[in-house]
Amino acid sequence: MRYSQYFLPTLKETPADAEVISHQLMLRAGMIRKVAAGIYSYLPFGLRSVRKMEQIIREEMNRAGAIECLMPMANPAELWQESGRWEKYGKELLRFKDRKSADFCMGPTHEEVITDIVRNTVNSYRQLPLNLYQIQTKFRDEIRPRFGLMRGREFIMKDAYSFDLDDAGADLSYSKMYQAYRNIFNRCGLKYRSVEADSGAIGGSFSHEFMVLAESGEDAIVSCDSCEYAANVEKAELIYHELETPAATLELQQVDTPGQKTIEEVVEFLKLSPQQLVKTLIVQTSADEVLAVLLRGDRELNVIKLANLLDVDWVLMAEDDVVKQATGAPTGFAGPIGLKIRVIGDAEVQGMADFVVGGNAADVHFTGANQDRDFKVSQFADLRQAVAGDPCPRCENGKFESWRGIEVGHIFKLGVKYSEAMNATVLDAQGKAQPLVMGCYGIGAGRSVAAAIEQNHDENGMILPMPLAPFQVLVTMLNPKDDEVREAAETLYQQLLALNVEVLLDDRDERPGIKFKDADLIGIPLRVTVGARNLKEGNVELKARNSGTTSMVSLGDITPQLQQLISEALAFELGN
RNA sequence: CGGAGCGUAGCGCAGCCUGGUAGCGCGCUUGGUUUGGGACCAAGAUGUCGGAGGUUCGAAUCCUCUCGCUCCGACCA
Repeated sequence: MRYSQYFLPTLKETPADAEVISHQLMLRAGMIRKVAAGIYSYLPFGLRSVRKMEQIIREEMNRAGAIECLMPMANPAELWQESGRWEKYGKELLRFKDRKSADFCMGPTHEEVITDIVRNTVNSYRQLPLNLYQIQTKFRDEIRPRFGLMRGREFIMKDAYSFDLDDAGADLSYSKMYQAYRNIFNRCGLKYRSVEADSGAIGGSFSHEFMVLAESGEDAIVSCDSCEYAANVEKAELIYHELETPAATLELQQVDTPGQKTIEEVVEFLKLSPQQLVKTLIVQTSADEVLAVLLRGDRELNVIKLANLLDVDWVLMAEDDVVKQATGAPTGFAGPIGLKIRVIGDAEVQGMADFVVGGNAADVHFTGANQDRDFKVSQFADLRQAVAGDPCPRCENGKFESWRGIEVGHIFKLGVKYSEAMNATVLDAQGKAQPLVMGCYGIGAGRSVAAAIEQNHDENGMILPMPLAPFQVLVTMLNPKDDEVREAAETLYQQLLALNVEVLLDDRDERPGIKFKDADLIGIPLRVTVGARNLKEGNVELKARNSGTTSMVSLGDITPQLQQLISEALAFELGN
């Protein structure tokens, strides 16, 4: 491709509404342009990267035995009503009517459509296992789209669905996908972790997320420093010990704490540490219960653990008026003493004595509070968010390390949730109808590219890993008006094209500075500079974008050297 | 949906408080000089000041409504 003929509109300045680096660089490097909030056009340069991601996904999915298909974006309401998600999915589901006023939605995911296909075509266990996937544009009307391609409303995703006769088969399908995902992200050259995750609204029994490690990631994850355990903090288990409650040594004493609502304020006011406080959170559940949860002052509640414990769909922090009604005090002064509602404690609280709690009245706290003596807790459980330093639940000596991650892939074992709702069954060997056991597996293609940039950039621009780079080599023709320079660069360009090297020739009539700045910005892995100065010695300059190392290479050696570097950068080993 | 902020040329911004008919830098066009890290000189083009309504002799500026965008939170494969 000749730059002069290409469409690569770079920006010198960072657009004001881009916050994270990948969004800024993708705009500046002419990869994407915004059309509306969370909705982007892919310009040619960006599309090349996304297509590469898709191709890697496709190859590894195919290798794992999955079969590509393509489902429609427009989904009729009936399928969604049948699964129950027409109601459940809420406003995130973009709905519209056709000319006959029939209800439709834009597919945010395709369990319904694929299950409909399979139930109508697969009747026998002999046709299993089956894994169908597509790479397609999804639409989710996110409450708050942000960060460019990181959280868009419309985005390109690979979604795969596996169908098996039984649990064992489904587990095998799942593990094949797990391995395929490892292959995919290994091939992309990304630093990532696969972590145990909560299965959330999609449902199902277990799931893993694939997290690209980056400071800007929206998810917090923990991993053990000595074994393989890694999990989203939403999911991360903590070892649950029955702790012996120490004997009380202090009398319960009421203290005035005027205006001291937050833990920080109370700690400061009473000259204590947060570990000597027990905070009382008032929560509401989808089952319409209001209850109190006790946590050590410096801990965070994990609402997913609580929802799972209570077996409810969701748990929310109670509104101020609900808190007032439950405790008789404004928010900030809740405490367990004298509460009429159910009180549940985080496991850690069981091992505490002589602590500070809210007084259930404005501007009042209690010191020297003790469980059993002053109030009763109906149940203890693992309810808090894991943090760095917590002991690993799976091994003896491990401690958690914490990371930020960008969720680029998520795999779920769904079980029979959709097949039962939509009556998708096959006959087993005994001639008995069995609901299909399903799995579903997603990868965000655009988000993966954004995550790669998030992880690989410097102050001058992006540093794309070779497998995702739009072009492999940039040949910079320094002065197109110099016949020798032009001819040498043209010859090299033609040679590389003939060898199927993906090469961009910067033949623009621009000053060198502009060409170098653009080269750094767009981050093509290998840059060959053809200029009069080095050409006198029969040399060109080779610069690696990632390391910044430069070397002089003779015209005769440059092509094989480039080929060598490219094949090294694309080499991958299938995981074990 | 709660909180905050922003909409003025393709991009980045000033002007608004104190109303008087729109400006700066980059980019773009033309000519010339330059050419190994975002050149220089000269001459140009580009705006329904997000939209609607109101106040006023007069509105980018003041008021009301509305739309869009960004950030924080809640939410979320």
